[in-house]
Amino acid sequence: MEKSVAARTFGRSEPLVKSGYHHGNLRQALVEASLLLIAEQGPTGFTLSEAAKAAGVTPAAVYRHFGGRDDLIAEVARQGFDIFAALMHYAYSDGKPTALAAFEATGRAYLAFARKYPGHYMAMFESGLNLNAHPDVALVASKARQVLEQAAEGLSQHMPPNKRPPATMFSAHIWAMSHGVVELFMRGNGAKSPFSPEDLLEAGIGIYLRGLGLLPPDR
Amino acid sequence: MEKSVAARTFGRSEPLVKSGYHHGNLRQALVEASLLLIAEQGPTGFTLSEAAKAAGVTPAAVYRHFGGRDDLIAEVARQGFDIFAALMHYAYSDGKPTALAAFEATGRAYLAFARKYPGHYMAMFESGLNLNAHPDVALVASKARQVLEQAAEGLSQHMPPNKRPPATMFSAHIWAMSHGVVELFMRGNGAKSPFSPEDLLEAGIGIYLRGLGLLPPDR
DNA sequence: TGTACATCAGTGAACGCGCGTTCACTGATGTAC
DNA sequence: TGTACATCAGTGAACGCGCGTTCACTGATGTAC
Repeated sequence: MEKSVAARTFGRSEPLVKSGYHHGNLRQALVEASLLLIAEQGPTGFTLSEAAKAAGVTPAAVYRHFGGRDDLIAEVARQGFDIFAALMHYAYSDGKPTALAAFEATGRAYLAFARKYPGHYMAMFESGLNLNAHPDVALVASKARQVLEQAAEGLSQHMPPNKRPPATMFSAHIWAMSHGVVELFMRGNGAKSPFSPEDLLEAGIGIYLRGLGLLPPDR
Repeated sequence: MEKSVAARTFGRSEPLVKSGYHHGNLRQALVEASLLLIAEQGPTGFTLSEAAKAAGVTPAAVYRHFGGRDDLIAEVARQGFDIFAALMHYAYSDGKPTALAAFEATGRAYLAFARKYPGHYMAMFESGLNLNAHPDVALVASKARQVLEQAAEGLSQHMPPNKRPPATMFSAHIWAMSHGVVELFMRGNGAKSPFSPEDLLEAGIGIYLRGLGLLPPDR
């Protein structure tokens, strides 16, 4: 049941294609092959067979590690939410001159994540994955969401209590704007903008925070 | 080449399924069948064959009217952008007590469109349609975008010229937030929010506009 | 240390399926005479 | 008004394809003795 350390180490260093009859780390290799395929062709174009082929393995072998195609995508998304949550957490707690700066860093981190982990991002948000059918993914996803809401909560302390909107609400606003910027202006569809997604989002968040009274009305 | 008025009228009143050997209005019937299928199963699940079947016709008949599956989706999207632009235009010019109110109405209209025309919306924004491959769709899409930018331009007049952000920019902000709200909080994925998408977006736009100095800092 | 054995991650062949697309055709419709 | 004909929107059979999934199997690996 327990693999030897050597076996695991060997598996780690053999990222995508197997060497002998046994692969050593096929499960993760399949996840990584899927990532590349999804990033290239979108979650629609992704197929179990291609992922298996890219990992140097027969399609049937996939079923030793996953329940099927859906399960494989779900695992990609799960790992994505995990990375996402960690990245957000890091961006928030590390950019800590002020709660405000930390919050802005969180917004930038969102875009950075979408750029750096396109396969994960697509599996998470564009694959039509039903979170209810994959409770383990839903769990990690809500953990990620909590990081965002915690950041919003921290920021909320700096507002006069009587006109504080709920933290969940403006966390949702920032999330929505970030996601919208990614979908509309960072994808390869024809919709062009004269601004980079990063500049666009930063300006947008700035204006929004000013609206909350957290930034001075003039610069 | 020119159909009789009677034939066209008959075709109009016979929306989805043909009566005789000739359909009369198969082209539009296919578009409408596709709309239902896309709304139900997402753009991924949509197939040319099912659309043909729903219209009461052999798959091969589709090729009398469209170049293929892609062309059919593109036409759905094109009609969507057309409706979208009209709706936005109407919302803007009709909600005209003030430029501000008109702009807010535009935001609400965005959500209303996504709710009322889910098949169109999905074909437009979630089908992975490449606008560059369909110049006619790109044209209507940019027309729709211009409506949004025109609304932003009108609003821009009410700001002191020295600290006016470009209209294209805050049009993009509102569009992004609207789109993000639709994708994250109006779809059947597990992500729940304690607020309705409509309330969420209205509050978000309000805060944003306050940040622009277009609303008083306090309510 | 060497041998027998259990484990189980892989193979490879096969399946049924529905897809998009093509092709020669057919039959309803409108028009010319 | 009636008939011959051109048009062209539909049929239906067929295709090749790649998909996800299953199954009995095989062979590499680690372990017990």
